[in-house]
Amino acid sequence: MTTLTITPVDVKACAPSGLAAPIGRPEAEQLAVLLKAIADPTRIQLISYINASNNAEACVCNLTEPLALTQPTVSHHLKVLTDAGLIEREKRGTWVWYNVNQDRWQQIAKLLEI
Amino acid sequence: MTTLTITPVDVKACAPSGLAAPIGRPEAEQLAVLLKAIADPTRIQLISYINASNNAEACVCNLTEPLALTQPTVSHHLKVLTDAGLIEREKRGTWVWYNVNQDRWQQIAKLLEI
DNA sequence: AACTTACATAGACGACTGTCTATGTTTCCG
DNA sequence: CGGAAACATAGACAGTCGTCTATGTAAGTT
Repeated sequence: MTTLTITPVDVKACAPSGLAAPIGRPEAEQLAVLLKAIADPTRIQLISYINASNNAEACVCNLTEPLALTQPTVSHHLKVLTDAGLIEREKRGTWVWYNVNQDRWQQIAKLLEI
Repeated sequence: MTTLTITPVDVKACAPSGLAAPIGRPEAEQLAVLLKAIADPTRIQLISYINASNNAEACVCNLTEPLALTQPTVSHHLKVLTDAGLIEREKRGTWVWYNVNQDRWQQIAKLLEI
């Protein structure tokens, strides 16, 4: 296995003028990777649940039950979000806590303003 | 064929408190439909090219060449964006002109701010 | 009316994605 | 040390998606 991971996309670099100026293919692909990570109902719910938790952080075991999904499925989605830099992972003992990377969301929101 | 089309998703209705409060499954699915429409490199480029055109509008024949895609493929993507309410279609003679629905993008950008 | 141009629709096909079960890894505790 | 708890990884499978070719439709032109 090759652990190809992954300098998360630099949001600003891939569309310095937002969506108002022509965007090249590589930049568009990077942006799409980021937006694809958000564009899933389960992951949208995950984000909202993490944000709504105490201290705006949650561990996997707190997320499986409200979403009615298996633990591996939740772990998979959290990995997608982590690889995209949209959430952050912190291991404390046996638990792993996830919290939302607010800056990243601000950058993306800014970009979509056109 | 059933022309099931499509009251575009009401952005504000599906996440009135943004991503800071728990989002239910149906709302998350509606949001995902919207974001999936954006989360494709070709469609991101299309949006940027339309915005960068004269009067911020473009017809299909102006978009196939810079994207190096066939006309049906471009038409397909424009349909996806139109169904999501992200661009608007106006037929003038033989040409069809597309322009970006700025309000929609503002709403979505606002929503992602968390 | 016939032809051309601009666009849409239909159908096919390979690639990707979301979910599951099964299993591995790490950490804590008795 | 041995067991349990929390999480990750691997592999499988059905469904979705992006692209193409082929064809249909509508509007303008001669």
